[in-house]
Amino acid sequence: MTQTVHRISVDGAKSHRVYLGLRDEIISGAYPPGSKLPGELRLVERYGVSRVTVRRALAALEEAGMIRRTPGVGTVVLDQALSTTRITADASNLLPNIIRMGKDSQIRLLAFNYVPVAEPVRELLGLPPGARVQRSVRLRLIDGKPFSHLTTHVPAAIAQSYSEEDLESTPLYALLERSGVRLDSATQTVSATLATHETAQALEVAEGAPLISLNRVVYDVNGNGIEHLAALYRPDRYRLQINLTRAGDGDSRYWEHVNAPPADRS
Amino acid sequence: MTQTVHRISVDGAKSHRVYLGLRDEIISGAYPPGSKLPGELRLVERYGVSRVTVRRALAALEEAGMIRRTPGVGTVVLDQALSTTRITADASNLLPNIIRMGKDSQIRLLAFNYVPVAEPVRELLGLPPGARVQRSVRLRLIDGKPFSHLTTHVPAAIAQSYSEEDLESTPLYALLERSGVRLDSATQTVSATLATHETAQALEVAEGAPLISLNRVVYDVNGNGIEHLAALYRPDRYRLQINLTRAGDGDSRYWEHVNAPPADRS
DNA sequence: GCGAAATGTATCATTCAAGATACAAATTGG
DNA sequence: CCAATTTGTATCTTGAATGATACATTTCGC
Repeated sequence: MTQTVHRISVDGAKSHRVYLGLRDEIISGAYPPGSKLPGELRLVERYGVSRVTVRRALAALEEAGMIRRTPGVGTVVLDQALSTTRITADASNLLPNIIRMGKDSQIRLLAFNYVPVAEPVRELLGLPPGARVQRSVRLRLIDGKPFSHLTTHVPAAIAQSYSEEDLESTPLYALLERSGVRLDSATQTVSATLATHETAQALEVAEGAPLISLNRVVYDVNGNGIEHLAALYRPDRYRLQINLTRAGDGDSRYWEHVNAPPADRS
Repeated sequence: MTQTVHRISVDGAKSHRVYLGLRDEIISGAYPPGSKLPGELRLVERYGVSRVTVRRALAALEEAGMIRRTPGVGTVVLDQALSTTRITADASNLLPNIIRMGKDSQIRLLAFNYVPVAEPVRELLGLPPGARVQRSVRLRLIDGKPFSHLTTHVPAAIAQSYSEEDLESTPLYALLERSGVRLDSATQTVSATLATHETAQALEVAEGAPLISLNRVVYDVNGNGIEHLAALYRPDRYRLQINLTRAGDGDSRYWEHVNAPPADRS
């Protein structure tokens, strides 16, 4: 038999979903460290899959160092299960904080080039058809572990002010403001997608794993589009936090954003 | 070292991902209505799958009424591709607005019962071990189409103030404030997961489809936990929007939330 | 009208996750 | 020690998804 190994990827499968499901539950605290997971037969019922499949999922969790399985006893959640650093960022101060907080924050520039602008980005940035933009794809790592995949588009004229090297060391917003751009407002949209072949590889997850998808458009004081960002985050290493207060009175009560959140726990 | 290699069996796997990928691109505007998608052979390259698989994805898109395929011509994005209502909600005024905006908003109560509180919820709400909570699972539909799946936990004592019927017709926060609870603050966390068997069925998506996951804990003025919400949203029918302004001056510049966003489009 | 390019159709082989089943081995509690 | 419960191991079957290949059909531009 030929060692067929060129494309070994943990494809999403039922077992993979059971794996992700259990991992989610452990991470989110449903099964705190030290507690026992339900028996394999219980899991068979709960997930509606065969025992073989459940065992595959458990094997993956074991290999990931999150559980210990003992014959005759059961499956126990280990302490280190939660040890994986998970960044909790407030929706407002995304990028700057991360850099500061990261013990070992690192940026890897995957692509840097000038291309004609694609339609949706063009419209959002308010550029004329055929305009050129500077496109960059960056990967953010902490302690060598990738957690975000950023694709940015900046109008060519503005992108002139910084070089490829600048981008590898300095936050984009700092670069922009340094060169006189006066940022004013931004709109973000948060959603969810699946990892494609490429993004999966970059972020070191399985193809088809869930990712947080964040799109942002930044405008300057004149209303010109300055940056279009399409970010993908690993949900197990990143979470977006939003703090709210109840405001208003009488009939019109609503939730108001809290801008300076207390530092996060966990 | 055994590299776990999994495969898929539900719903088409690779083809389903190609389908979701293309649909995402269409919805997000990469291929505006009227434009042509890349040829099947191009897609084969881009996604690294066989033509059979690409065609399966295209067939699904066609059945969904998003594209028209013509022999000899190619594949065109139809106008109605974007017609599916997609709700854009600001992070602050989530629930109230949706109800108001929905032409045909509907709530389906899937479960309503009292259970002993589970660990992670217990801790977040600050309840003593063994406390009982009222658990409800609701499905939100607009025009008969499900778009969110809400699981809430409310301390039993507080939940006394409203009935099962109340919950089917009135927003939870209105019920709570009506009965004298003084809501004060909330913390939300946004992430991404995959649809499980149950949630997939309720939201009418394929098992393993990506979902936006939002967790919220609401506290009253005394700091007591009032509600724990675990919400799942279909990313194709829902998006979370956050508006920011650049504030501060000199060295300390940061993004600040805008609280009253202009009404949404699309 | 011809050829390039696109989608449509058909068939076959391969791979491997998933399920079913049976039994072994380890632990715990009474 | 025994019975119940739990995880570990092994084997076989099967079905779905994927990929490879070949050829047909339609459209469009030259």
